[in-house]
Amino acid sequence: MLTTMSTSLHHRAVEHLGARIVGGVLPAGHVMLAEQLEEELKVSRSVVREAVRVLQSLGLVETIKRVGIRVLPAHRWNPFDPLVIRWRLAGEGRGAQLRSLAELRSAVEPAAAELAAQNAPQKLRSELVDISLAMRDAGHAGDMPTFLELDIRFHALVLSGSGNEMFANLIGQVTETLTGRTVHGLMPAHPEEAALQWHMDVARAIADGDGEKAREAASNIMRETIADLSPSWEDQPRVFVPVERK
Amino acid sequence: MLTTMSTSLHHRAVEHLGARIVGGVLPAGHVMLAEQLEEELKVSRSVVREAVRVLQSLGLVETIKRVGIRVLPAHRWNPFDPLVIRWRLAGEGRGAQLRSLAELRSAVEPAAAELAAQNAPQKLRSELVDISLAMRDAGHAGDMPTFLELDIRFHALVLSGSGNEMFANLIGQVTETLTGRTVHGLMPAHPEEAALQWHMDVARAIADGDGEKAREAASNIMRETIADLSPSWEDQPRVFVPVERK
DNA sequence: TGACACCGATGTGTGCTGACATCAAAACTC
DNA sequence: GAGTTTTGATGTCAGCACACATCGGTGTCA
Repeated sequence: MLTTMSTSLHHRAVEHLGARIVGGVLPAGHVMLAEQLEEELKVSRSVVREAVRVLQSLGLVETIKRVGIRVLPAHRWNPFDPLVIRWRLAGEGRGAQLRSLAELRSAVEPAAAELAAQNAPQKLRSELVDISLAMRDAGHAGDMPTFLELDIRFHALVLSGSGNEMFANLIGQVTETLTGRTVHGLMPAHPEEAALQWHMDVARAIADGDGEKAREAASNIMRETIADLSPSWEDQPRVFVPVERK
Repeated sequence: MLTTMSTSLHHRAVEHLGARIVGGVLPAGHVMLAEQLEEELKVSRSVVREAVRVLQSLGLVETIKRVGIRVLPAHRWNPFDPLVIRWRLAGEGRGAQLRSLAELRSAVEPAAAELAAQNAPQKLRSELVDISLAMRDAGHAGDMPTFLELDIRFHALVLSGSGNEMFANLIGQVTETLTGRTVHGLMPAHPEEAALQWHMDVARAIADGDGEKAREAASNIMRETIADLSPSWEDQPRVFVPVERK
């Protein structure tokens, strides 16, 4: 009936609903009917049902017989799912999401650096040293695009080198944070000299297998990162997830 | 046509396929056809398609026109999804999964304790102190079931009290780790006196708003936990996720 | 007369099916 | 070998039957 389109109907439906739920347009408790969604999205039941099933697996909605499709409260969402994170970053939850990610990075990256010093393959260690030196040069030259690119790869290598697949999976989120910092002008024109040194320290320590030192240097980087980013989530209220008693 | 059943067909299909993929029965690159899955699971196209869509959102499979449904390599799976974690814990990836979770906990819990000391609501702080005392009593009495229950609630409260929803979301995984430790006999008959003291230290420090001290004490707990659990993942090879160049 | 239990109507999610559209791999033609 | 056609898989649609939670009416008993 319709002509060709770039993204599939399924993808569009998931995107449409997910963004509106996470974005706060559809509040928790809001009930939708499958039939109503068909009309709204101009798609058939299969598409709606498959999309709802995906959103259900993300914890965004639940389906109840005789009631409909109900939007779940935010604390039921899977905060580690890339889709949920993307929707939150695009909507009003942006500040809180950035803070969560920054705090997670602060916890994980030092641990990852320590593990990388113990476990990373040799090739990765030497590349890390090279990149830290290139970051210093790009930083001194004020070449921020190159610096950003190197920075992203640096942190990705540390996470990957930990040999922990959960840490490695955070690469995407870290990339988001790093690009966001530059895009939103929370980055100084020239990187701090200390930050450049800390990156070199991390690389050196990992190359030398000195886990303790790698963790320390990574902690320094994260402290500085938090300091740079914190203005973007000022006054964001914290949410305390209830602990359900069993 | 069919009679009633306890779990939905959709749920069964997701479970069946997910467990077999994560469990390694269906290796990466293996291609299935939707029609073939209908026969295998004795369900209709709708059920198969909705299940495949969910698995797709977990990164377990991809669908390619003219080819079929292809199993993706493990590094594409979402390692934070509760379903994936459960399947890994049930299958041959159990050791590696436990190590990943333990390392993640080691990184996150000290950070969560520090944040809780800064942000947690008063009520949560005092409950934490109460629980740490009850843990000491149960520990001295050798009442391990009660101790486990209190231990779980203790760590859940710390994660929740951090006010970081990503940390709070790890409650389920931590619970899994704690119960696993007792069930698999990796727990001493009486908890170590030092461990009991550390739990009280964490609670006290959070109650006093001393983030530094809370982090330190939580680190001690995690060091001990790792020492207790590490036998269960000895000789598990580490996997280094490739960092794709953009 | 009023309170309560029962029970059937109703509507909505669940599941099944046949048909057609779409698109990319593979086979074919020149 | 390049371009075209065929083919076979997923994508999408629409209609139907069924299970079942909810609601409201009806009957019974106090």
